[in-house]
Amino acid sequence: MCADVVTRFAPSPTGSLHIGGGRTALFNWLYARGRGGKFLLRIEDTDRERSTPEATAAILKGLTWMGLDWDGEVVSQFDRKDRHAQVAHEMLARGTAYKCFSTAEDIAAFRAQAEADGASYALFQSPWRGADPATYPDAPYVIRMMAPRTGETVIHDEVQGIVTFRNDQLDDMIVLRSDLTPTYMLAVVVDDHDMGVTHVIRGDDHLNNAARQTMVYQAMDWAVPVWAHIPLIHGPDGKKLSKRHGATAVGDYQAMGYPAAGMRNYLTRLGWAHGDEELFSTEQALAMFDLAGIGRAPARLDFKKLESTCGWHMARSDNAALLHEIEAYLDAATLPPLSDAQRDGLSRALYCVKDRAKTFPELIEKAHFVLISRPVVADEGAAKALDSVSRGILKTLTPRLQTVSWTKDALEPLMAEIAAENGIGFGKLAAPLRAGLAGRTATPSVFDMMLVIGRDETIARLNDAAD
RNA sequence: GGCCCGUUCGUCUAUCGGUUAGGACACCAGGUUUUCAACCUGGUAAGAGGGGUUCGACUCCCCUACGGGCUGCCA
Repeated sequence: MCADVVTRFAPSPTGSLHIGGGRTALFNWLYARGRGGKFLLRIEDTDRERSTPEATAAILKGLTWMGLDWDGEVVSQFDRKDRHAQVAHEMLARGTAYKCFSTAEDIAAFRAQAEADGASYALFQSPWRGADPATYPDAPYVIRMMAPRTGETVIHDEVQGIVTFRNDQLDDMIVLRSDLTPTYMLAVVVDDHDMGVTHVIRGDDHLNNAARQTMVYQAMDWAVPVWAHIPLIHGPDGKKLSKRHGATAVGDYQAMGYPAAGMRNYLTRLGWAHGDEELFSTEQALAMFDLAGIGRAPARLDFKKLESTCGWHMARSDNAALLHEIEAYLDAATLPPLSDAQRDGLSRALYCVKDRAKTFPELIEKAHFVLISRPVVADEGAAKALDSVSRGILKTLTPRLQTVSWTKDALEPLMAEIAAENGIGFGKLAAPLRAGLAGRTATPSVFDMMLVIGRDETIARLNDAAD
C-alpha cells in the first residue's frame, strides 16, 4: 500500500464530459498529485457504436479547462483489444473461464422458463459451464467467467467500508464477446492492472461491479487495487443529475463563466470535507485531500454556493491570469473577443471589479464602463438618469475636474462640494456621473471608474454625456 | 423481484457514545455606503420513523419508509 500512487480517470467517449465525471477526475487527480503519484487517462471506447472522436476531444478539453493534467499518453481501450482477448484466453487455460455457445434466444428462453417457474428474475446459468470440449459445436461463442457459486466476495472500500456480496448473486459474466472484443468488466481490470493503477476512485454506480471485477483479478492472480466508490452528484431536486436539470457538462459551466479555480474548489468540497474548511486554493486542496473525508451520501448541486465560491476565487485571482481566463471564456461562450483597447482598459479595471463579481459575465457587466466604445451612446437607463438631474451639473463638474489632483481622495470632496452647491444628495450626483461613464446598475464607485478611465478620457466622456 | 449503497438546518457538511449538535452557502433583520454590489453584526433553521444495546445515543445493531445504484455480447 505504500507504493507510489497511480490513479486514473476512465470515461467512455459517448458525450461531453459530465460534471460528475469531472469531479471523479478531480478526486483522482487530487489524490495522485497530492501524493506525488501519477494520474492517468484512459478512454473506454470499446463500444464502437457509441464512441466518437468528438466526444474524446470534448472530454480532453473539459479536463484541460479544469486544470487537470494527466501523465503519459491517453490510453485507448479499444487499441488494447488483442491484449484483452489474450487475457480471456489465459483465463480459459487456467480454467477460470469457459466457452459458452448459448445464443441470445437461449438466454431469453432461460429467463422465460424461470419466470414460468415462479421466479421473478433469475441469473442466467449457462449449460456450457463445465461442458466437455468434445461437445462444442462449430459456432460463435463468448467466453464467460467461471464465477464461484458459493462463498462470498468482499470489497474493502475506502469510502463504503466493507461490502460483502454473496457469490450466488453474481452470474458468469461474459468477458469476451463473440466478435472477440472484450466487455467492460474484463477490459477495466486488464487495463488497470497493466497500467499499474493502485487506487480506483470512481462513481458508486460501480460498487457492484467491483465484486465482479475482483473475481477477474482473482482469476488472474493479480493484486486487487484499493477501491474508493464515491457517491454520484444529484440535481437540486435530489434526483440523479440529468439533462433536465440544465447544465450537466463541464463545458456548460465554462460557457456560463465560472472560473476553473472556483469550480475545482466547489467540486472538491461537494461530497468531501476536511473539518470546516470551505474555501481553499488548489495547492491547499492538494495538501488536504484524502479518501477518508469523502461522504457516503449523494450530494446536490447548489449554484448559489458555486457562485459564492467562484466569487471568492475571482477576487483572489492574479489580474493577468484573470484576463487570460476572461478571454478564454469569451471564446468558449462564442462572444466577440476583446479589442486591444478593451483589453487594456479591462486590465486596469480588474482591481475594482474582480472582487464584486461571481462569474465572468457578471464581471464584464461591471466593467461595462471601460468596455463600451466611444462616443458613449447613453442607453435608456442612462438617459433617464441624466435627465433626472440637470445635465448642467456635468457641465460645471467637468471643467473643475481639470483643476483637482487626480486621486480618489481629492475627487471625493469636490463631488461633495458640487452636490452641495446644487442642493442635491451625493447619490443624485453620482447617477449622471455613472451614466456619463457608461456604468450600469452594478458598478464600481464613480471614483474608481474615473481613475480607471483616466483624466482626459473621463472628462471627454462626461462632456459627451452632457452635450 | 433479487442484491448493494445511502438518509444531520432549504443546500454542502462537522461530530468518529457524553457538545447549548459547530461551520459555510442561501434566507431574514440591522449596520456601513454616493447607487448596485461588496463588507460587518445578529437571527431563523437539522439528526426520516420505530424498536433495541448502553449509565448515556446523531454516532453501534435490527425493522420500516424514502432516495440511489447494479442486475446487458453498455460502460
